[in-house]
Parts: sequence; structure tokens; C-alpha cells
Amino acid sequence: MTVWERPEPPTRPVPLDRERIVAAAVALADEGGLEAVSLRKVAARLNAGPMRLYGFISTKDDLFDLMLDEVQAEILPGERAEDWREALGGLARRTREAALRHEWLAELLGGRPALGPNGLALTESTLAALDGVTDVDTALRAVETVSSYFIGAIRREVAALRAERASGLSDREWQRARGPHVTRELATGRFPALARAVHEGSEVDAATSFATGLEWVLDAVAARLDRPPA
Amino acid sequence: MTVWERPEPPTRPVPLDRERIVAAAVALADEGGLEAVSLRKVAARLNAGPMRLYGFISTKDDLFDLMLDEVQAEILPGERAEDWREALGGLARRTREAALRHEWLAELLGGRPALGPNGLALTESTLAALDGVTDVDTALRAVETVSSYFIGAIRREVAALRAERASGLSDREWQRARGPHVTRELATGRFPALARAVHEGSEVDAATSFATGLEWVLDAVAARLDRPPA
DNA sequence: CTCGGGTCAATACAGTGTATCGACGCGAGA
DNA sequence: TCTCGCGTCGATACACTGTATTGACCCGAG
Repeated sequence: MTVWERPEPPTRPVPLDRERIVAAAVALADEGGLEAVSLRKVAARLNAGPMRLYGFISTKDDLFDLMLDEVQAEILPGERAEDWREALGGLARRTREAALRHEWLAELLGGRPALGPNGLALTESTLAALDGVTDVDTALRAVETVSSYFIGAIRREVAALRAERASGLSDREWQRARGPHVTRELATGRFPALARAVHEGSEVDAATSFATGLEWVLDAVAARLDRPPA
Repeated sequence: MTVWERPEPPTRPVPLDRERIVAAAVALADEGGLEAVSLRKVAARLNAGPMRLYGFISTKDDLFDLMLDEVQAEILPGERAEDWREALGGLARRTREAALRHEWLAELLGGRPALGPNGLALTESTLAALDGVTDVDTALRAVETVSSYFIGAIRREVAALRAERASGLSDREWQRARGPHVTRELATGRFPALARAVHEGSEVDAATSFATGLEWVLDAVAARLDRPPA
């Protein structure tokens, strides 16, 4: 049998692993949001059939868990934080920055327990920064409170960002009255306090708003760390 | 033509309105979570075809907006709050309670601007409680900070609740080590601070954990209200 | 050289959101 | 009273989703 008669050996499938899968999914989400991530599209990016993925994940939620853990690697602190305040504040700031790079992160944050390796490492490093500063219970409470704050804040910020983008309005216009509908509602006089806030409030950018709230919460933690728990 | 020959007049379609649609959607979500809400199923509950809904909403997200506004009605304060602290704290507590009644609320909270009538009324009443207590800017910052806190906290709590339920583990077991996987990870010794926290931390129920963090944040707000802004 | 096992993908299925379109009942005008 | 147009409703259709099943096919062991 000559070469010409023998068929070309079938192209072996591209080797796959979770890393590659997650990378493809993250890329897809960065481009089109979480809803753009479908098993078919992820597989297509890897020149594979959709069913191939089920060797590495067993459900689509698994993929989201992996994606969350993946970006949490970006949030890990560079070097050991100097003090607890820097550790907690840094965690909040770095999470926010990651969420601005990957807006879909806001949808996942707090929505599922983060028990992947990076998620655990993140909790570990945060708790470690509070070691020796207080008792375990207060430390846990502190981490929970700060985490709750920045999860909520990031969520709100990203939601506002998207709404603004979807409305096509400028930054300023949107922040002022949140589109024609709210402007109209305010004009009815049924929401005087809200109207005053919108008209008299000075516009602050999201970054400083986030930072301000964060400082408040960190101050609250500091107040509890100073005295022993009641 | 006798009666027998004339066909029965066609059953006129059930009159529909947004209220009915939203009620059906909320009921569906209460039973099976947000993902159980499909336009087909909502319509089926109302003895209507799916397309019928498009006269009242123009997209599925619209339906979510309406659902969010609907439950926000449950969060509206009964009577005018005594002081700002009661107003902000009450808002947080009532939101949490609503989220425990409607777990799907956690998925929506903070995910979209709440500009429906009840959402606006909620913001109005909250801002009104701060009227005269501080300047507009500080009031806005206070509302944002507290809102961020409880949105994040509720999200975390509901997520934990669901994970626990899905794992089939008991309350205690789960809270202790979050399932076999984390137990194994902790045993490796790579997460000493986390391990200490899990083993030495006293278990607190979600309600008091929420309340504690809330008090901290409210204290932080109080501290800023006392002195004029820097 | 053959056969068994395991891997991969094609097919299938039930379900989704939404666009299109055809039929049909009702109200207005003759 | 008849008719016509309009507007409303739902059947159908489409592109897509996550996932179960199944069948083909390659590799390595006997």
C-alpha cells in the first residue's frame, strides 16, 4: 500500500485540561459577559466538541466555580501585608480592581462559597493578617463585615456602570438623574428627599465613593479591635 | 339555527395585567428559585401563551425588574422611623427578612438599579430619615455604605444556606468545616490561620452575625455624623 | 492479529427567549 | 344588520442552551 492509498492518520484531539478550559471561559466572559459563556462556545474555542468538557467539569456551575477561583489568583496579596488594615483594605481594593477588569466577577462574588485553592489562600492570608491582633471570633466577624461591604459595593458599582452604558447616557447625566424616567418621577414631588439628594449632592466618582465607605468600615473594625470584645 | 348548531362562544382570554404576571413569577421563584422562572411557565400559570406576556414586558429582564420592585414593597417601613439609626438598621433587617422569604432576591439585590416605584420609595424614606441630621453628601455616603454591607451580607448568607442545603450536611457540620473537601484541605496544614478559625471559632448563627456586622457599620456611620465632614 | 476498553464526538432531547405571522373576534361605519 | 378593518392573541418557528445517550474509533494488551 503506497502512502497515497493510506489515509492520513486522524488528527489527534488537542490535549485539554482545566486550565485551558477556564482560560477560554474567562476570555469569553471578558468579551461578552457571563451570559456569553456557553459550553458550546468554550469548547469551540478549544476545537473540541461540547461533550468533551464533561470530562473535566460535571456541570456548568463547576465552570463558574473554576472561573471564580481563577480570578481570585489575581487578588492574592503580593507580599505579606504590614498590618491588618492594609490587609483588609488591600483585599477590598484588589477585588474591586479585578471586578473592573472582569465585570462578570460581580455576578459571582458572594454568590457561591469560594472554596477553590485560591479562594482558600485568600481567606488564609486575610485571617493571618489578623492573627495576634484579636481573638478568633472578632477576626472572623471583621473579615465577614468587610467582605460583605465590598461585595455589595462592587455589585452596585458594576450594576450602575452597566446601566449607564446601556442607556447611552453620559456619566454625568446618568449620575444626576438616572435617565429620563427618574427625572420625571422626581418632578412629581413625591420624593422630596431623593430629589434634594440628586440635585444638591455633589457628584463623586465611584472610586472615591468605594474608598470612603471602605474607610468607614475599616474604622468600625478598628474600634472593635482596640477594646476586647464586650 | 338552534343552540346546538351554534358553537359555544370562544372562551375569552383571561384578562392580564402586570400585577398578575408578577405575582405568578414571584410564586414560581419562591417555589423553584429564579431559574425556575421562564416566560412559558409564567404564562402557563395564567392560562396564556408565552407571547402574551410581551404586551406587558418587553424582555425577561423587565420581569425581574418588576419582581424586585414587588418584593421591595414588603420592605417599605411601616411608620416613620424614630431616628436615622432605626431607619437604616430597619431597612437592612427588613431586606434580610424579605430575602429569607424569597431567596431569589439575593440574586437580584444590587444587580440592577432599583428604580421602580417601591424602589424609589424605599430610597426616599431612607434618605428622609437622614434629613437634617447631616449634609446631603454624607447622607448619601451613609446609605450607600449600609446598603453595600447588607447586600453583600445577605448574598453571602443565602449562598451559604444553599450550599449547606445542597450538601445535605447538618448546620453544624457544614459551618465547622464546609464539607469533606475543606476538611481535607485544612488537614494539609497549608492554611493554619483558617484552620484555627474553623476549630477555635465559636459558631454563631447567621442572624447574629448579620446583626453584629450591621451594628459595626452603623457605628461607623454614627461616628461620621457626629462631626461635620472633614 | 485480534479483541476489549476507554475516549471523543455526533446525535438527541427537552427546554429556553423571542420574532414572525396568520387567524379571528369585536367595534365602527354603511 | 351587515361588513370591513384593526388589533389582539397564540401557533409556529428559530436559534440556542445544558446535558444524556450512543455509537464509532483508536490504542494497547494478549
